[in-house]
Amino acid sequence: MQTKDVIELTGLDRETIRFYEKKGIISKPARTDSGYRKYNEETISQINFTKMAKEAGFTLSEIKKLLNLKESGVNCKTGRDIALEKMEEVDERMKSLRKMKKVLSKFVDECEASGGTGLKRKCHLSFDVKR
Amino acid sequence: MQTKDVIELTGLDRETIRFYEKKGIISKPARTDSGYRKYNEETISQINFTKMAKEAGFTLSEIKKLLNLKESGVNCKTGRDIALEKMEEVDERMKSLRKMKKVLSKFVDECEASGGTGLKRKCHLSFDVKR
DNA sequence: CTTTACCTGGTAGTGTGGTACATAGTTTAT
DNA sequence: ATAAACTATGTACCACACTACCAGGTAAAG
Repeated sequence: MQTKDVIELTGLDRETIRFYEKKGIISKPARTDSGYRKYNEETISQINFTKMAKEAGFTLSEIKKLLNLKESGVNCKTGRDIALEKMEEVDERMKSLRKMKKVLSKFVDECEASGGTGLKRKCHLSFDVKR
Repeated sequence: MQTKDVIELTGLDRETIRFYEKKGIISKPARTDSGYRKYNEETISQINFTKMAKEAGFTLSEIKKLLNLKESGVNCKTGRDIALEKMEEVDERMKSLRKMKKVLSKFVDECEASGGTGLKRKCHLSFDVKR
């Protein structure tokens, strides 16, 4: 599998794939005699994980650390603990999102209430964060 | 209310508060005769909203746009639509987080299964993203 | 009345996550 | 054989979100 196949399978562009290689997100691929990169399925799996974790709000260095649990000789307890820690972060982020949704939903409701059809009046609303 | 009170109430540092002012996240405060900034409760509310939205993964320019719905003469329909659009983004992000949690939880399970007590064996696990 | 805490504007630097060339070599299709 | 498509390395540049530092002015406490 060469670069163009990885581009096709992941939707990432050439430069980003190289950037991820430099950052250690994806493992260094084997090379052909002429120096072309030869990727395997593992790369695709690493990139897919990275995309998901990015969407979930994790940074590349956090992602690298998680991907490395699999490679480096980390013992199971450590690996498990890091994963559990990340799961707590996921929960925290979900809490923020639920709060955010509530505030937005309140805004929409008030908007509809104050505007009747919502077409004529201006908005005089606030995004208050309850404590 | 002066800068130090805002620092105390929000946990932001002086430079960040000034940065947010320059970016238009918080409205320009009134000034004393000597040029000191005089803040009010609105600033605190804007900063609290910003903190929440940042935790939820929104960028400062998105946050600015949302805060501006309240100020600028945007009509209700437009405001409501922008808020609804953001709510969809919130849902998307929650979906990613749930997926992420599932992958991590699978990792933890496999870790515990393969390691017995989880103390002796190494991890040979993967973060596969199911499609 | 001076020390300490606080404030001003301005500029420069940092880290993250890419993105865009420039220049050159390789493979494939016609 | 030659053009198109692909690949290589390296460097520079970008936006975002701060963060640090400077040289000084102001205000409150002892």
